Amino acid sequence: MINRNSPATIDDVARHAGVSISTVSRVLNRNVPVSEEVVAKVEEAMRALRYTPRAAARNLATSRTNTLGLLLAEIVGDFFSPLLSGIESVAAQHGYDLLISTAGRRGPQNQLPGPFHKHNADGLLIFAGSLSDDGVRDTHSLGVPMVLLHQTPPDGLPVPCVTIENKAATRAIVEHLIVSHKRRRIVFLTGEPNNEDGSWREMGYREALTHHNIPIEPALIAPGHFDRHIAQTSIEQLLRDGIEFDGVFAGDDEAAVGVYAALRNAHLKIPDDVSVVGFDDQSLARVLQPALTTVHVPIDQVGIEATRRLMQLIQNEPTEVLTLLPTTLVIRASCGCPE
Amino acid sequence: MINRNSPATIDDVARHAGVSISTVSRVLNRNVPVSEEVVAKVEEAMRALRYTPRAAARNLATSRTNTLGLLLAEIVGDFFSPLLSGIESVAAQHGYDLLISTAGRRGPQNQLPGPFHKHNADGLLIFAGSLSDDGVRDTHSLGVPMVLLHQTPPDGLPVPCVTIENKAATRAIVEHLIVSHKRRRIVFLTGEPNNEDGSWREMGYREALTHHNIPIEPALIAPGHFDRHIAQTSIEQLLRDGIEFDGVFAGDDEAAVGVYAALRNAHLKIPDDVSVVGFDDQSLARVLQPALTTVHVPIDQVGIEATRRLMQLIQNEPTEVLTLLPTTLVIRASCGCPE
DNA sequence: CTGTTAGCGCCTTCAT
DNA sequence: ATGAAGGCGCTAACAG
Repeated sequence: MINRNSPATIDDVARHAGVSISTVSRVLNRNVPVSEEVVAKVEEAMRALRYTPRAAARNLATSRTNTLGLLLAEIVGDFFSPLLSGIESVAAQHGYDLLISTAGRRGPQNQLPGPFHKHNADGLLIFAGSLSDDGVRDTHSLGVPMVLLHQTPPDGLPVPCVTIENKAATRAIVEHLIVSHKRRRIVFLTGEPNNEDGSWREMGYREALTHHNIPIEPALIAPGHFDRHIAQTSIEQLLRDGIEFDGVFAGDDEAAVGVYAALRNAHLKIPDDVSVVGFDDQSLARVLQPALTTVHVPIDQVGIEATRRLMQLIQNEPTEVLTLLPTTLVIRASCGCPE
Repeated sequence: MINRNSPATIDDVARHAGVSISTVSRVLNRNVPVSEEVVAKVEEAMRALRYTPRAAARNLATSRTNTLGLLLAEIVGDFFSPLLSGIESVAAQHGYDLLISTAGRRGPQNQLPGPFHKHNADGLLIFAGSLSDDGVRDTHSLGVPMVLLHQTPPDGLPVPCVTIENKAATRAIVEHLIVSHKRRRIVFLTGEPNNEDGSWREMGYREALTHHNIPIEPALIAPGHFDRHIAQTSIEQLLRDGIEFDGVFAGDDEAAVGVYAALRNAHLKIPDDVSVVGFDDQSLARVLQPALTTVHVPIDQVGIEATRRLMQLIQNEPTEVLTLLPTTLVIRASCGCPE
């Protein structure tokens, strides 16, 4: 027998088992009846030759890749692990692999990155901030199944979107500050300019204030960008400017860390002098002292739901256009409630 | 012109541009000189037809996939983002895609998961706890380029390994407790039984004590498993058992969170009553009160170095067998030093 | 510099 | 239930 150094192919297996390659293909795919006896022979041959089918060949023949693409702005933050974990679990469950790529710090791109250019993935998961509206339109017009995460599709493009309930939760947590803790001058730290989550949260904030006849004061709205340093700087600036406030909606938990630092440096007590609340319920929310009152976000569910939608799309099943995952208030101590 | 609904192929482009498919292939790959004029024509045709090469076809033809596989035990924890971020940046830089898969909670597997079964990836990044020694041996014997992260290869298999300096750093931080803060009864919280990082840290702990003539007391060694709840339970148990201690090496920062909680519940002051130190320097180390003294681990560098090694392997260049990344002591307040 | 022609390894009708 | 043969789209010699 000739010892080819390259890995075994379906031909080698067929020869070794004394059958045709079609038969081998059939036991590989189990989609057509094959006699017990032959199956055994073929499997034995596969084992002996350490055979393993070449993905590229099947992909070419079937024009499916069994691969999902995940496109992100960048790989950072506490939310990333649970999100990816959720995505991976559903993908694996359906027999799909996961390809990952980032748009990088250049911001949303108009084009898909090379890896995902059609045919490398059967479907795409697009996270907010990675692909511009033009990019989404373009990709969609190519007929690539895709779902958007934390990002609304442009115009009325029927691209499924999975995101979380931001507005109502923000309104609820801000109203908690107003009603339960008698706060009236509440700072709102924004997300980055084009961040949809941030925009919705700001609407919730405004609604809460308006509903309680508290005027919206522009001076109390400052940048937080979901970043602890930016948040800290903003609070320090407010303090320096002598702007009074008795509550802070930090935008997210990360930013709350910066708020804590700024307040501590100014010898202001949380929650006695200032109530502070976050958003996300990251693992550090429980670690902060006092424990942070925040909004719980089921980020792993976002990944799970988005991937399910994508699978439905790939299988040409109907699916929801908008999936809004519920968020819940988590009362801890930083608002003023007893722990 | 016939309107085929399927995406354009290289043939379509060739016909549209009035050249042969080889020419199209050449402008695609830019490896052979092609006249300016023809390049322009071809590119114009590609644009007009919205052509995008099918990855499967090139893979099959070149028997390379330009894909790297990353195998993890599971997707959790603070260290995951920076690790993946490092990997992705280097991979992208070399034009490689990243395929991700997990072994799941079933622990180290003896087989590669389907996705990575040879030919789906040109190289593999194997993270500790995802593939057993047998699995590593088997995969290596198949000739698949691979590098291990935080895991030593079995026997003397020449599989490159990238990990961090655990022992010396642990010894240094424990000695800091002994020398600078006069601690003598220092608790050591272990990692999971087969965790190599944990084992090295324990050796460092033992060296530190031995070097200062402090007897190793088994009662002071308890499970921490890099988990805040397990760590908390262990400390509570020690307290309940009336075992005295004046210092705690938590194993990692996550576990330190549990230690803080247990101590706080017992009304013990950090660092006055007990010095506490962690390992990893995760973002929450700075958030804890008092700020956690710990060991900084360049986890993104682990990803970067490992991927570089893998690229070298793939290109048949020589590479280091063992890469030990340096860790550094980060003194904050939980050991007793002024902040 | 450009065209022609074999494959790459597998799936999938179509026969049998 | 099994075999034979064409084709998936692209690259890589090989000619010219």
